[in-house]
Amino acid sequence: MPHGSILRELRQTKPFPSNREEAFVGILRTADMLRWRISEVLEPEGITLAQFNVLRILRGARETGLPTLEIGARLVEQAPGITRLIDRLELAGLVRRERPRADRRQVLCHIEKKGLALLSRLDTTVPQASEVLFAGLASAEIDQLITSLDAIRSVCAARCTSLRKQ
Amino acid sequence: MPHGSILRELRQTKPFPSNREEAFVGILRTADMLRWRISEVLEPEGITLAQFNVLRILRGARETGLPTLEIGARLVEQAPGITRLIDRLELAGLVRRERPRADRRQVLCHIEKKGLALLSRLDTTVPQASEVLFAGLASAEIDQLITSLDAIRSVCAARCTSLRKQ
DNA sequence: AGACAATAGTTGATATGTCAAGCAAACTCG
DNA sequence: CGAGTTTGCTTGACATATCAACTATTGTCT
Repeated sequence: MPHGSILRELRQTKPFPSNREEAFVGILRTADMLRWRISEVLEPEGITLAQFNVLRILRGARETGLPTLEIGARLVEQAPGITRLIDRLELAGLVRRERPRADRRQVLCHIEKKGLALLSRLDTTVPQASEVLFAGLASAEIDQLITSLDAIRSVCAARCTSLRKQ
Repeated sequence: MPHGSILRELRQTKPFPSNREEAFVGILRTADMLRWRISEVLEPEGITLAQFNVLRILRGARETGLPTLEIGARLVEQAPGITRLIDRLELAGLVRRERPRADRRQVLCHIEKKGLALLSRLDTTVPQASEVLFAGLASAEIDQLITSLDAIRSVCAARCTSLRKQ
């Protein structure tokens, strides 16, 4: 069966002018669905995907903590509104902020016990969800997928970096 | 070279627990970059990616026009705020709305000459951009990518449809 | 030391997305 | 026919994203 399921999904009849464009749309559409599915899992805990990612990043730096903008740089998806995102996490008691003496410009963020507890509740359900979603693909196929996406991002990054940092 | 570029990009050290999770993150991250790159191309025309997609959908139905919610259903990414999105397009003179006599509940949307002109200005630059971004991949690799993404979405859709329509 | 720039983050204005409730036209069925 | 339901869309309230200024601290250069 040739691919073409996107055409059906979008109820279009014209074929894509090139497979690059089809892949382009396919990536956006798949990401949207994945984001949607994972949000379903996160909803009971009352956090968004971006907040979840921030918490996981902070868990990875539990002892030292991380400055605000460093968190932003590590986020999967860009988040210029990182300050206010962390405002909400702090308000919810999941995160703590502190201004270190060494460099008083920066603000170190630490995950709180409450945040760790929340993450540990998700540690089984989130991987479970991605297991299910990728069930239709063989392991080698997933590896190939990862490699292809990496290649796209490396081209993209080469043309982006100069602009991203201004 | 084994994949692992995401780890570098996110400045993480721990490997992903499974390649499914790595693929998951890879898709979200790649989609974010693509969205960012394409927005750059659209910016000079003053429209967003969602608005661009709506215009293209309406161009595909030039003669008949389309009811508002039908446009929403065809969008690449979900857009519940379709009404206000079209409000802005109408305000910009790119789209026209009309309430047909046959079924006066629905609102038919048509693309205006100004909208068609805008799209035609993008008809070369947008495909060019995706050409560049996928330059690192062989055509067969792109086909494989499309197939894999289709497979993910088909699993996802099977579990989503029931919820999407409530 | 003092001027200037760079860094780290915050804030405000504005745009956009999201959710639930609401309204009116059309359908359904006793 | 007419009460109740469904469909198609809009609206309001609120959350979040985006962009451009702005503050405070530190680093750099003469």
